[in-house]
Amino acid sequence: MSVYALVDCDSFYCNCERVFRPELRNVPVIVLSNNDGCAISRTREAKALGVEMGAPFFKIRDFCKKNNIAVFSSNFSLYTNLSSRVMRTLRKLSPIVEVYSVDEAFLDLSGIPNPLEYARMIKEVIGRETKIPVSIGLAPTKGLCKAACFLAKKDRSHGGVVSLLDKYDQDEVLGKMPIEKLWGIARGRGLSLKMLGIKTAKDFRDYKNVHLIQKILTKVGRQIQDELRGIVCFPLSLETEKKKEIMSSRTFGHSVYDKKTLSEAIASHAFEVAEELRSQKSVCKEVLVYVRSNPHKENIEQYGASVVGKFLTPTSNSFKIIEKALECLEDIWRPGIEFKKAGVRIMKLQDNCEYTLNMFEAHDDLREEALMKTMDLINFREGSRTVKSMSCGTNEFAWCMNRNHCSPKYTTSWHQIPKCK
DNA sequence: TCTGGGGTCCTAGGACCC
DNA sequence: TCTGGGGTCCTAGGACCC
Repeated sequence: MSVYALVDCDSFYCNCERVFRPELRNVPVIVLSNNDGCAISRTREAKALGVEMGAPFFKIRDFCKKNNIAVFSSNFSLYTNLSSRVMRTLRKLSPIVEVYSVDEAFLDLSGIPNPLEYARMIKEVIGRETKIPVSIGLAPTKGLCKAACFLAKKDRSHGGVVSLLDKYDQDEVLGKMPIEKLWGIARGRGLSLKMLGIKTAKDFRDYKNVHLIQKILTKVGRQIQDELRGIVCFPLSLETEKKKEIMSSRTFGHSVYDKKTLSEAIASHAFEVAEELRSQKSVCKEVLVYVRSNPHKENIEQYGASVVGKFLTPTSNSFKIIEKALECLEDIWRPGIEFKKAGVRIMKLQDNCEYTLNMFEAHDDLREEALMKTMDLINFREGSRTVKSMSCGTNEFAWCMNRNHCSPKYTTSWHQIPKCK
Protein backbone atom coordinates (compact mmCIF):
# COMPACT_ATOMS: atom_id res chain seq x y z
CA MET A 1 0.00 0.00 0.00
CA SER A 2 1.21 3.50 -0.84
CA VAL A 3 1.47 5.98 2.00
CA TYR A 4 0.88 9.57 0.94
CA ALA A 5 1.02 12.65 3.12
CA LEU A 6 -0.59 15.98 2.39
CA VAL A 7 1.19 18.88 4.06
CA ASP A 8 -1.08 21.91 4.05
CA CYS A 9 -0.11 25.27 5.55
CA ASP A 10 -2.66 26.70 7.99
CA SER A 11 -4.23 30.03 6.90
CA PHE A 12 -1.15 30.45 4.77
CA TYR A 13 -1.26 34.11 3.75
CA CYS A 14 -2.20 35.22 7.26
CA ASN A 15 0.58 33.19 8.82
CA CYS A 16 3.08 34.63 6.33
CA GLU A 17 2.16 38.06 7.67
CA ARG A 18 2.63 36.79 11.22
CA VAL A 19 6.16 35.56 10.54
CA PHE A 20 7.41 39.14 10.63
CA ARG A 21 4.82 40.43 13.09
CA PRO A 22 4.99 37.98 16.00
CA GLU A 23 2.74 40.22 18.08
CA LEU A 24 -0.09 39.10 15.80
CA ARG A 25 0.07 35.55 17.09
CA ASN A 26 -3.29 34.64 18.65
CA VAL A 27 -4.82 37.78 17.16
CA PRO A 28 -7.44 37.55 14.38
CA VAL A 29 -5.86 38.30 11.00
CA ILE A 30 -7.28 38.41 7.49
CA VAL A 31 -5.67 38.93 4.08
CA LEU A 32 -7.60 40.60 1.28
CA SER A 33 -7.66 39.78 -2.42
CA ASN A 34 -6.23 42.16 -4.99
CA ASN A 35 -7.77 45.60 -4.88
CA ASP A 36 -8.64 44.96 -1.24
CA GLY A 37 -11.75 43.30 -2.63
CA CYS A 38 -12.60 40.45 -0.28
CA ALA A 39 -11.18 38.23 2.46
CA ILE A 40 -9.23 35.31 0.98
CA SER A 41 -7.33 34.09 4.01
CA ARG A 42 -8.48 34.05 7.63
CA THR A 43 -6.89 32.81 10.80
CA ARG A 44 -8.68 30.51 13.19
CA GLU A 45 -9.49 33.52 15.39
CA ALA A 46 -10.98 35.46 12.47
CA LYS A 47 -13.08 32.46 11.44
CA ALA A 48 -14.33 32.12 15.01
CA LEU A 49 -15.51 35.72 14.86
CA GLY A 50 -17.57 34.79 11.82
CA VAL A 51 -15.60 36.30 8.94
CA GLU A 52 -16.67 34.33 5.86
CA MET A 53 -14.38 33.21 3.06
CA GLY A 54 -14.73 35.68 0.20
CA ALA A 55 -16.56 38.28 2.29
CA PRO A 56 -16.44 41.67 0.50
CA PHE A 57 -14.22 43.94 2.55
CA PHE A 58 -16.42 47.02 2.26
CA LYS A 59 -19.12 45.04 4.06
CA ILE A 60 -16.94 43.93 6.96
CA ARG A 61 -14.65 46.91 7.33
CA ASP A 62 -16.40 48.26 10.42
CA PHE A 63 -16.71 44.81 11.89
CA CYS A 64 -12.96 44.30 11.55
CA LYS A 65 -12.24 47.56 13.27
CA LYS A 66 -14.60 46.84 16.12
CA ASN A 67 -13.11 43.40 16.70
CA ASN A 68 -9.47 44.41 16.28
CA ILE A 69 -8.93 42.16 13.30
CA ALA A 70 -5.58 42.85 11.66
CA VAL A 71 -6.20 43.44 7.94
CA PHE A 72 -3.62 43.04 5.17
CA SER A 73 -3.64 43.61 1.43
CA SER A 74 -2.22 40.59 -0.38
CA ASN A 75 1.56 40.64 -0.68
CA PHE A 76 2.18 37.82 -3.13
CA SER A 77 5.92 38.29 -3.45
CA LEU A 78 6.18 37.61 0.29
CA TYR A 79 3.92 34.55 0.09
CA THR A 80 5.68 32.91 -2.84
CA ASN A 81 9.01 33.48 -1.19
CA LEU A 82 7.93 31.88 2.08
CA SER A 83 6.23 29.10 0.12
CA SER A 84 9.51 28.14 -1.50
CA ARG A 85 11.16 28.04 1.94
CA VAL A 86 8.53 25.59 3.14
CA MET A 87 8.94 23.42 0.03
CA ARG A 88 12.71 23.48 0.33
CA THR A 89 12.47 22.27 3.91
CA LEU A 90 10.05 19.52 2.90
CA ARG A 91 12.48 18.28 0.26
CA LYS A 92 15.09 17.83 2.97
CA LEU A 93 12.70 15.57 4.85
CA SER A 94 11.28 13.52 1.99
CA PRO A 95 12.79 12.67 -1.39
CA ILE A 96 9.44 12.59 -3.17
CA VAL A 97 7.55 15.89 -3.03
CA GLU A 98 4.84 17.14 -5.36
CA VAL A 99 4.23 20.85 -4.91
CA TYR A 100 0.48 21.02 -5.41
CA SER A 101 -0.12 24.70 -4.78
CA VAL A 102 1.46 27.66 -3.05
CA ASP A 103 0.56 26.23 0.36
CA GLU A 104 0.24 22.47 -0.19
CA ALA A 105 2.48 19.54 -1.06
CA PHE A 106 1.98 15.80 -1.37
CA LEU A 107 4.75 13.52 -0.10
CA ASP A 108 5.29 9.82 -0.68
CA LEU A 109 6.15 8.23 2.65
CA SER A 110 5.78 4.61 1.49
CA GLY A 111 8.23 2.33 3.25
CA ILE A 112 8.79 4.57 6.24
CA PRO A 113 8.38 2.45 9.39
CA ASN A 114 6.17 4.77 11.44
CA PRO A 115 4.58 7.32 9.11
CA LEU A 116 2.47 8.97 11.80
CA GLU A 117 5.53 9.69 13.94
CA TYR A 118 7.38 10.87 10.88
CA ALA A 119 4.56 13.25 9.94
CA ARG A 120 4.58 14.72 13.43
CA MET A 121 8.30 15.29 13.08
CA ILE A 122 7.76 17.03 9.72
CA LYS A 123 5.19 19.34 11.27
CA GLU A 124 7.57 20.21 14.07
CA VAL A 125 10.53 20.89 11.76
CA ILE A 126 8.53 23.06 9.34
CA GLY A 127 7.17 25.06 12.25
CA ARG A 128 10.61 25.55 13.74
CA GLU A 129 12.47 26.36 10.54
CA THR A 130 9.91 28.45 8.68
CA LYS A 131 7.53 29.60 11.44
CA ILE A 132 4.62 28.45 9.28
CA PRO A 133 2.19 26.07 11.03
CA VAL A 134 1.03 23.14 8.92
CA SER A 135 -1.52 20.36 9.13
CA ILE A 136 -0.80 16.91 7.75
CA GLY A 137 -3.09 14.16 6.47
CA LEU A 138 -1.81 10.61 5.92
CA ALA A 139 -3.61 8.09 3.71
CA PRO A 140 -3.22 5.61 0.85
CA THR A 141 -4.61 8.06 -1.77
CA LYS A 142 -4.59 11.80 -2.32
CA GLY A 143 -8.36 11.99 -1.99
CA LEU A 144 -8.22 10.37 1.45
CA CYS A 145 -5.27 12.60 2.42
CA LYS A 146 -7.47 15.59 1.73
CA ALA A 147 -10.15 14.20 4.01
CA ALA A 148 -7.55 13.47 6.71
CA CYS A 149 -6.20 16.99 6.45
CA PHE A 150 -9.69 18.44 6.64
CA LEU A 151 -10.11 16.75 10.01
CA ALA A 152 -6.61 17.72 11.18
CA LYS A 153 -7.48 21.37 10.65
CA LYS A 154 -10.99 21.19 12.00
CA ASP A 155 -10.35 19.27 15.20
CA ARG A 156 -7.27 20.49 17.04
CA SER A 157 -7.32 17.55 19.44
CA HIS A 158 -5.38 15.54 16.85
CA GLY A 159 -2.42 17.87 17.13
CA GLY A 160 -2.56 18.82 13.46
CA VAL A 161 -1.76 15.34 12.14
CA VAL A 162 -4.40 12.76 11.16
CA SER A 163 -3.85 9.32 9.66
CA LEU A 164 -6.47 7.55 7.57
CA LEU A 165 -4.24 4.60 6.76
CA ASP A 166 -6.58 2.38 8.71
CA LYS A 167 -9.89 1.32 7.11
CA TYR A 168 -11.73 1.63 10.41
CA ASP A 169 -10.66 5.28 10.76
CA GLN A 170 -11.72 5.95 7.18
CA ASP A 171 -15.26 4.76 7.90
CA GLU A 172 -15.42 6.88 11.02
CA VAL A 173 -14.12 10.09 9.46
CA LEU A 174 -15.88 9.88 6.09
CA GLY A 175 -19.14 9.11 7.87
CA LYS A 176 -18.99 12.48 9.59
CA MET A 177 -17.77 14.47 6.62
CA PRO A 178 -20.44 16.45 4.73
CA ILE A 179 -20.35 15.62 1.02
CA GLU A 180 -19.69 19.19 -0.11
CA LYS A 181 -16.49 19.33 1.96
CA LEU A 182 -14.98 16.60 -0.16
CA TRP A 183 -12.14 17.46 -2.53
CA GLY A 184 -13.57 17.93 -6.01
CA ILE A 185 -17.17 18.19 -4.84
CA ALA A 186 -18.37 21.74 -4.43
CA ARG A 187 -21.87 23.16 -4.42
CA GLY A 188 -22.97 22.08 -7.86
CA ARG A 189 -21.91 18.45 -7.64
CA GLY A 190 -22.86 18.39 -3.95
CA LEU A 191 -26.43 19.28 -4.82
CA SER A 192 -26.64 16.58 -7.50
CA LEU A 193 -25.41 14.00 -5.00
CA LYS A 194 -27.84 15.08 -2.31
CA MET A 195 -30.65 14.45 -4.80
CA LEU A 196 -29.52 10.82 -4.74
CA GLY A 197 -29.64 10.79 -0.95
CA ILE A 198 -25.87 11.02 -0.60
CA LYS A 199 -25.11 13.23 2.38
CA THR A 200 -21.69 12.23 3.63
CA ALA A 201 -18.38 11.27 2.07
CA LYS A 202 -19.01 7.71 3.27
CA ASP A 203 -22.41 7.59 1.52
CA PHE A 204 -20.64 8.65 -1.65
CA ARG A 205 -17.84 6.11 -1.30
CA ASP A 206 -20.31 3.28 -0.79
CA TYR A 207 -22.75 4.31 -3.51
CA LYS A 208 -23.01 1.31 -5.82
CA ASN A 209 -24.23 2.75 -9.12
CA VAL A 210 -20.95 3.94 -10.61
CA HIS A 211 -22.48 4.48 -14.05
CA LEU A 212 -24.86 7.02 -12.61
CA ILE A 213 -21.98 8.75 -10.81
CA GLN A 214 -20.05 8.86 -14.08
CA LYS A 215 -23.09 10.29 -15.82
CA ILE A 216 -23.77 13.02 -13.28
CA LEU A 217 -20.25 13.95 -12.22
CA THR A 218 -18.28 12.89 -15.30
CA LYS A 219 -15.12 10.85 -15.14
CA VAL A 220 -13.71 13.07 -12.39
CA GLY A 221 -16.52 12.13 -10.02
CA ARG A 222 -15.87 8.44 -10.43
CA GLN A 223 -12.17 8.95 -9.84
CA ILE A 224 -12.90 10.79 -6.60
CA GLN A 225 -15.08 7.89 -5.55
CA ASP A 226 -12.33 5.39 -6.35
CA GLU A 227 -9.80 7.42 -4.41
CA LEU A 228 -12.04 7.21 -1.34
CA ARG A 229 -12.11 3.44 -1.82
CA GLY A 230 -8.32 3.40 -1.67
CA ILE A 231 -7.71 3.07 -5.41
CA VAL A 232 -5.08 5.51 -6.63
CA CYS A 233 -6.36 7.57 -9.57
CA PHE A 234 -4.19 10.62 -9.01
CA PRO A 235 -0.62 9.45 -8.52
CA LEU A 236 2.10 11.86 -7.43
CA SER A 237 3.38 13.84 -10.39
CA LEU A 238 6.94 14.86 -9.82
CA GLU A 239 8.09 16.88 -12.79
CA THR A 240 6.54 20.34 -12.90
CA GLU A 241 4.57 20.48 -16.11
CA LYS A 242 4.51 23.55 -18.26
CA LYS A 243 1.39 25.67 -18.14
CA LYS A 244 -1.07 25.28 -20.98
CA GLU A 245 -2.43 28.78 -20.64
CA ILE A 246 -1.11 31.89 -18.95
CA MET A 247 -3.20 34.85 -18.02
CA SER A 248 -2.90 38.22 -16.40
CA SER A 249 -5.88 40.34 -15.50
CA ARG A 250 -6.83 42.89 -12.93
CA THR A 251 -9.78 44.81 -11.65
CA PHE A 252 -8.98 48.51 -11.88
CA GLY A 253 -8.62 50.58 -8.74
CA HIS A 254 -10.71 53.25 -10.48
CA SER A 255 -13.09 52.98 -13.40
CA VAL A 256 -11.47 53.55 -16.78
CA TYR A 257 -13.25 55.41 -19.56
CA ASP A 258 -10.59 56.23 -22.14
CA LYS A 259 -9.06 54.00 -24.73
CA LYS A 260 -5.49 55.09 -24.04
CA THR A 261 -5.57 53.95 -20.43
CA LEU A 262 -7.29 50.71 -21.39
CA SER A 263 -4.66 50.08 -24.08
CA GLU A 264 -1.88 50.63 -21.56
CA ALA A 265 -3.46 48.17 -19.16
CA ILE A 266 -3.81 45.58 -21.95
CA ALA A 267 -0.24 46.16 -23.10
CA SER A 268 1.00 45.71 -19.53
CA HIS A 269 -0.87 42.42 -19.15
CA ALA A 270 0.47 41.25 -22.51
CA PHE A 271 3.98 42.16 -21.41
CA GLU A 272 3.48 40.20 -18.21
CA VAL A 273 2.27 36.98 -19.85
CA ALA A 274 4.97 37.13 -22.53
CA GLU A 275 7.65 37.27 -19.86
CA GLU A 276 6.24 34.25 -18.10
CA LEU A 277 5.87 32.45 -21.42
CA ARG A 278 9.58 32.85 -22.11
CA SER A 279 10.50 31.80 -18.60
CA GLN A 280 8.94 28.39 -19.22
CA LYS A 281 10.53 28.26 -22.69
CA SER A 282 7.28 28.15 -24.61
CA VAL A 283 5.69 30.02 -27.47
CA CYS A 284 1.99 30.75 -27.99
CA LYS A 285 -0.33 30.62 -30.96
CA GLU A 286 -3.26 32.63 -29.60
CA VAL A 287 -3.91 35.70 -27.51
CA LEU A 288 -7.26 36.42 -25.87
CA VAL A 289 -8.15 39.90 -24.73
CA TYR A 290 -11.14 40.69 -22.61
CA VAL A 291 -12.69 43.72 -20.99
CA ARG A 292 -15.77 44.30 -18.91
CA SER A 293 -17.67 46.89 -16.93
CA ASN A 294 -18.54 46.53 -13.25
CA PRO A 295 -21.27 43.86 -12.90
CA HIS A 296 -21.96 44.91 -9.30
CA LYS A 297 -22.78 48.46 -10.22
CA GLU A 298 -26.32 49.32 -11.13
CA ASN A 299 -27.51 52.09 -13.41
CA ILE A 300 -24.61 51.84 -15.83
CA GLU A 301 -24.48 50.25 -19.26
CA GLN A 302 -23.09 46.75 -18.75
CA TYR A 303 -20.66 45.45 -21.30
CA GLY A 304 -18.25 42.56 -21.52
CA ALA A 305 -16.43 41.13 -24.51
CA SER A 306 -13.49 38.99 -25.45
CA VAL A 307 -11.75 38.22 -28.70
CA VAL A 308 -8.98 35.88 -29.79
CA GLY A 309 -6.08 36.86 -32.03
CA LYS A 310 -4.04 34.20 -33.78
CA PHE A 311 -0.43 34.01 -34.90
CA LEU A 312 0.49 32.14 -38.06
CA THR A 313 3.83 31.38 -36.48
CA PRO A 314 3.91 30.89 -32.70
CA THR A 315 5.86 33.49 -30.79
CA SER A 316 7.07 34.57 -27.36
CA ASN A 317 8.10 38.04 -28.45
CA SER A 318 6.65 40.65 -26.11
CA PHE A 319 6.21 43.25 -28.82
CA LYS A 320 4.35 40.91 -31.16
CA ILE A 321 2.09 39.74 -28.37
CA ILE A 322 1.37 43.32 -27.31
CA GLU A 323 0.69 44.33 -30.90
CA LYS A 324 -1.75 41.47 -31.41
CA ALA A 325 -3.46 42.18 -28.09
CA LEU A 326 -3.96 45.82 -29.03
CA GLU A 327 -5.39 44.79 -32.40
CA CYS A 328 -7.88 42.63 -30.50
CA LEU A 329 -8.78 45.52 -28.24
CA GLU A 330 -9.70 47.56 -31.34
CA ASP A 331 -12.44 45.01 -32.05
CA ILE A 332 -14.05 45.09 -28.62
CA TRP A 333 -13.44 48.65 -27.47
CA ARG A 334 -16.60 50.71 -27.09
CA PRO A 335 -16.76 54.37 -26.18
CA GLY A 336 -18.91 55.50 -23.28
CA ILE A 337 -18.40 52.34 -21.26
CA GLU A 338 -17.18 52.46 -17.68
CA PHE A 339 -14.53 49.72 -17.77
CA LYS A 340 -13.65 47.99 -14.52
CA LYS A 341 -11.54 45.02 -15.54
CA ALA A 342 -9.29 43.90 -18.38
CA GLY A 343 -7.06 40.95 -19.03
CA VAL A 344 -4.90 39.02 -21.47
CA ARG A 345 -4.66 35.27 -21.78
CA ILE A 346 -2.27 33.38 -24.05
CA MET A 347 -3.32 29.95 -25.25
CA LYS A 348 -2.16 27.06 -27.43
CA LEU A 349 1.26 27.04 -25.84
CA GLN A 350 3.98 24.76 -27.15
CA ASP A 351 7.69 24.24 -26.62
CA ASN A 352 9.77 26.91 -28.25
CA CYS A 353 11.80 24.39 -30.23
CA GLU A 354 8.88 22.41 -31.58
CA TYR A 355 7.04 24.59 -34.04
CA THR A 356 7.34 24.87 -37.80
CA LEU A 357 7.89 28.21 -39.46
CA ASN A 358 5.33 29.80 -41.69
CA MET A 359 6.34 31.15 -45.09
CA PHE A 360 4.10 34.17 -44.95
CA GLU A 361 4.85 35.60 -41.56
CA ALA A 362 8.11 36.86 -40.16
CA HIS A 363 9.34 34.58 -37.39
CA ASP A 364 11.28 35.64 -34.33
CA ASP A 365 14.78 36.15 -35.63
CA LEU A 366 17.96 35.90 -33.61
CA ARG A 367 18.22 39.62 -32.97
CA GLU A 368 14.72 39.73 -31.53
CA GLU A 369 15.47 36.73 -29.40
CA ALA A 370 18.62 38.39 -28.07
CA LEU A 371 16.63 41.52 -27.27
CA MET A 372 14.07 39.52 -25.28
CA LYS A 373 16.82 37.72 -23.39
CA THR A 374 18.52 40.99 -22.51
CA MET A 375 15.26 42.53 -21.41
CA ASP A 376 14.44 39.54 -19.20
CA LEU A 377 17.90 39.64 -17.67
CA ILE A 378 17.67 43.33 -16.80
CA ASN A 379 14.22 42.92 -15.31
CA PHE A 380 15.37 39.91 -13.33
CA ARG A 381 18.38 41.71 -11.88
CA GLU A 382 17.02 45.20 -11.43
CA GLY A 383 13.42 44.42 -10.62
CA SER A 384 10.46 43.74 -12.87
CA ARG A 385 9.38 46.52 -15.23
CA THR A 386 12.78 48.19 -15.20
CA VAL A 387 12.54 48.01 -18.97
CA LYS A 388 9.20 47.59 -20.69
CA SER A 389 7.40 48.45 -23.87
CA MET A 390 6.43 52.08 -24.31
CA SER A 391 2.90 50.93 -25.10
CA CYS A 392 2.52 49.97 -21.44
CA GLY A 393 2.55 53.69 -20.71
CA THR A 394 4.13 55.45 -17.76
CA ASN A 395 1.10 56.12 -15.64
CA GLU A 396 0.10 52.86 -14.03
CA PHE A 397 -1.82 54.78 -11.40
CA ALA A 398 -4.53 55.42 -13.95
CA TRP A 399 -5.60 51.78 -13.71
CA CYS A 400 -3.61 50.01 -10.98
CA MET A 401 -5.27 48.44 -7.98
CA ASN A 402 -5.90 49.71 -4.50
CA ARG A 403 -3.70 48.22 -1.79
CA ASN A 404 -4.20 50.18 1.35
CA HIS A 405 -3.08 47.59 3.90
CA CYS A 406 0.10 46.17 2.42
CA SER A 407 2.94 44.81 4.53
CA PRO A 408 6.56 45.44 3.44
CA LYS A 409 8.37 43.10 1.06
CA TYR A 410 10.36 41.72 3.98
CA THR A 411 12.13 39.02 2.00
CA THR A 412 12.36 40.25 -1.57
CA SER A 413 13.37 43.92 -1.39
CA TRP A 414 16.59 45.29 0.13
CA HIS A 415 14.81 48.52 1.01
CA GLN A 416 12.09 46.80 2.97
CA ILE A 417 14.09 44.18 4.82
CA PRO A 418 13.25 44.03 8.56
CA LYS A 419 15.62 46.01 10.80
CA CYS A 420 16.83 44.97 14.26
CA LYS A 421 16.85 47.68 16.86
C1' DT B 1 -17.08 54.37 -2.99
C1' DC B 2 -16.46 49.28 -2.35
C1' DT B 3 -17.45 42.32 -4.56
C1' DG B 4 -9.95 38.60 -6.76
C1' DG B 5 -6.98 36.16 -9.95
C1' DG B 6 -5.05 32.19 -12.17
C1' DG B 7 -5.46 27.71 -13.44
C1' DT B 8 -7.14 22.63 -15.03
C1' DC B 9 -10.14 19.10 -16.77
C1' DC B 10 -14.19 17.27 -18.98
C1' DT B 11 -18.12 16.98 -22.15
C1' DA B 12 -21.49 18.01 -25.66
C1' DG B 13 -22.12 19.35 -29.92
C1' DG B 14 -20.87 21.36 -34.33
C1' DA B 15 -18.05 21.12 -38.46
C1' DC B 16 -15.95 18.49 -41.49
C1' DC B 17 -14.19 14.41 -43.96
C1' DC B 18 -14.60 10.09 -46.53
C1' DT C 1 -43.06 7.92 -40.85
C1' DC C 2 -38.76 6.83 -43.01
C1' DT C 3 -33.24 10.82 -45.72
C1' DG C 4 -25.86 6.74 -44.01
C1' DG C 5 -22.39 5.91 -40.76
C1' DG C 6 -18.28 6.49 -38.59
C1' DG C 7 -14.56 9.04 -37.38
C1' DT C 8 -11.70 13.25 -35.87
C1' DC C 9 -10.96 17.75 -34.43
C1' DC C 10 -12.20 21.92 -32.34
C1' DT C 11 -14.69 25.01 -29.30
C1' DA C 12 -17.54 26.88 -25.70
C1' DG C 13 -18.96 26.43 -21.41
C1' DG C 14 -19.43 24.26 -16.89
C1' DA C 15 -17.38 22.89 -12.68
C1' DC C 16 -13.94 22.91 -9.63
C1' DC C 17 -9.48 24.08 -7.13
C1' DC C 18 -6.34 27.15 -4.48
